[in-house]
Amino acid sequence: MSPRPARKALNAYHHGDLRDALVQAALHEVELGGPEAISISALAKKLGVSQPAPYKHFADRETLLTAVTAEAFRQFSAMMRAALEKPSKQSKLSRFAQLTLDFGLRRNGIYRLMFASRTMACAPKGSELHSAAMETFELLVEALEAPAVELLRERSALKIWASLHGVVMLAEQGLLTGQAAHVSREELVEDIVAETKLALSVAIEKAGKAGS
Amino acid sequence: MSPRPARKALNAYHHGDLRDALVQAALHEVELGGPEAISISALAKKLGVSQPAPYKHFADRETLLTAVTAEAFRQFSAMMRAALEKPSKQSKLSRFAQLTLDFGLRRNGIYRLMFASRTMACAPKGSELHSAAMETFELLVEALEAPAVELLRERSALKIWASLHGVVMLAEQGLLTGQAAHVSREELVEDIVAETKLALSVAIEKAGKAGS
DNA sequence: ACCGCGAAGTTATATCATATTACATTCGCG
DNA sequence: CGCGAATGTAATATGATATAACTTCGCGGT
Repeated sequence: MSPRPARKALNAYHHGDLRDALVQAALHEVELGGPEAISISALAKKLGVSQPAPYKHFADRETLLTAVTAEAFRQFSAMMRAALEKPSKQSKLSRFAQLTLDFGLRRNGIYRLMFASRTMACAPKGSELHSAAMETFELLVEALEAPAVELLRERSALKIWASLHGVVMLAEQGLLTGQAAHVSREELVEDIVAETKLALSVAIEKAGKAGS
Repeated sequence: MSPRPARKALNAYHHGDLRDALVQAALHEVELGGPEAISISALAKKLGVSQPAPYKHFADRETLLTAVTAEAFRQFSAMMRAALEKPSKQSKLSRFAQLTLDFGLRRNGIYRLMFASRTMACAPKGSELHSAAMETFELLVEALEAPAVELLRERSALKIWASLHGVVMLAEQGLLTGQAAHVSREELVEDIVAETKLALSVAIEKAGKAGS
């Protein structure tokens, strides 16, 4: 998967690449049980090292969580970038939206770690984590494929970004399967995408008139 | 606040209304530190009872969390209902949106418990929790104040509901304060509201033409 | 009036996770 | 080669969840 710059296992005593192994194993745990499922000691046991070994690489649980979250953003970005590169009949924006929904439901534990945990709320502006998150957002702005002025693009991106998060969260909570179950999730997303595109083009036209 | 059927404190030995006191105290904790801040033993100490006492009322931590979440939904609904009742220059939908944003940011710990925790994801359909959540959603559908057919109203409600969640989450994570800081959160919300109203009226008109 | 059952609390204890301290091993560099 | 830094281990303190066995007290039936 991810190309680890790992020095290989050196011997029985030293693991060789415990830090990265911890992040990957944690990511695997989070996928099923969400952020609260991560246990330092459980990870240590699974990797065959002593319980306090992880503390040589991460000061505490929070620090590990932060690193795992950053890695999750990088994996998400890589997945999305690869998907958007190859040609398709659908628009990039549409694919971005559907893939986000898919990711949010299939790998909901990771999604919650990325977008609904305290970890993110505490990330300082210049941090590795914050940067990774911003880069993901940039992908969306690109996916808009509109020649709009910067502010308009970002505003549109924010709106669709927000809507997608909401749909994922509500779907996960079974609040989308109420009386409105007739509307499939995919349909709802396409609806949002179409509305966004329309609103953006209208805004661009208006801005053009005002400018000329 | 909520009309407790509480028997009053009986004596030094029996607390008298420990169950409700636990929920309220937990709600207070959650407000600051989010769901993970709830500690059974800390609550017990704060309320002056022994550490295992809470287990007489809640089987485990999860069960307590579920009850707290349900109470949070009830309080949210009550607050919103009261706010929507009194007359205002702004539309109900607009007030609903702004109040939701306000609640989501001011009382973010509780908001996360309600909309971004595993607790909700595990709520069975007929449960007290699920019902409380659905009732809140109904408030939004009412706030739309549109004579649309059921399906259209719900679809619009879902979209705005989703958007609001997204804005709250992104704002909390500092992902809204990027380059697009020019756009205030309130402005963004008004934008979403306006777009929703427009889209709904267009859809209604279209449906009307098709129907006649 | 009383008695006994069940609800609600208590103490004691098992288990497990986080985190720290002091010590051991190995890598890698001069 | 040998020493220091990095990395791992063992031992331990702290604190939380949860269970078991016992205690206290309100209350309802006779």
